[in-house]
Amino acid sequence: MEAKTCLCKNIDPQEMQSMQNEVPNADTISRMAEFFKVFGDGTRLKILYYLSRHELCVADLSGLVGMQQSAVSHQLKLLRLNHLVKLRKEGSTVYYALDDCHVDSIFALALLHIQEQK
Amino acid sequence: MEAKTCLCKNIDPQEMQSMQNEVPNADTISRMAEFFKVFGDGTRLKILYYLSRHELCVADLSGLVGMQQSAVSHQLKLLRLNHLVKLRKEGSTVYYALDDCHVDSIFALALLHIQEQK
DNA sequence: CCAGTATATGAATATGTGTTCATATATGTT
DNA sequence: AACATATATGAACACATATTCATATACTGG
Repeated sequence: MEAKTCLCKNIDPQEMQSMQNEVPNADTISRMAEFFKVFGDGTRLKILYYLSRHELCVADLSGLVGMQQSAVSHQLKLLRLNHLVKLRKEGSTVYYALDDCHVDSIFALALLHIQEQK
Repeated sequence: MEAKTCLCKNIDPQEMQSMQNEVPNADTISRMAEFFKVFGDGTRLKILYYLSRHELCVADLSGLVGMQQSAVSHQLKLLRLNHLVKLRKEGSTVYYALDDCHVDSIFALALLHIQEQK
């Protein structure tokens, strides 16, 4: 992962081609960006944190994150569309739970980064 | 804002309290969200990918990601403010390189997630 | 000095996003 | 049946953000 010297403007066309060949394709890049965007919001981070501790219904999540039920519902839908949470209905109550086992490691990496600054 | 009606039917109140005590504080949550936001854009992802391969000047990055020099400059500033890239000046040329050793593992986690979805 | 090159920056704009409000749907209770 | 509860949803708004354009700054070579 050691960076070579920049060949600025005189870059070897083969090297340029090699990098461009190996860059993730547009669809992959787009899906990766979407994935990270999901984590780029405090409300969703809190929801994911609480769900990493416990399966929870919408009302309780609303109370825990301090946001209106509607806001939480909207965010839960987004999380569900991105395959990060799943739901289970029990009567009129809907319980949400994590649907991705990597959430903890992703949180850990982010914490590592922000702790290394300053 | 308290949950009015659903008083944690399945969760004992101690666990509820424990979760609220252990949730990352507002500043940490905010910084984590900022961190993920940086990765939530295709142009920045491509820049980070190329920099993980080579130290590169702005002009070459601009060519590689297919974006105007100005756009790349703006994004590089954002990446620098978030301690993800560092710069080295040589005459009028500015070379950028990664400044965070976790970028590869973060990319790997994201790829893992999107590959697990069908 | 001047002209050319490399990068940075501010303003403008267009697009995206998070929240709230009001309301709809679905289930439960009497 | 009516009414309450739990959640979902659409519209509207305010705010953030990515890009482009025009221009500024900084360095290089003649």
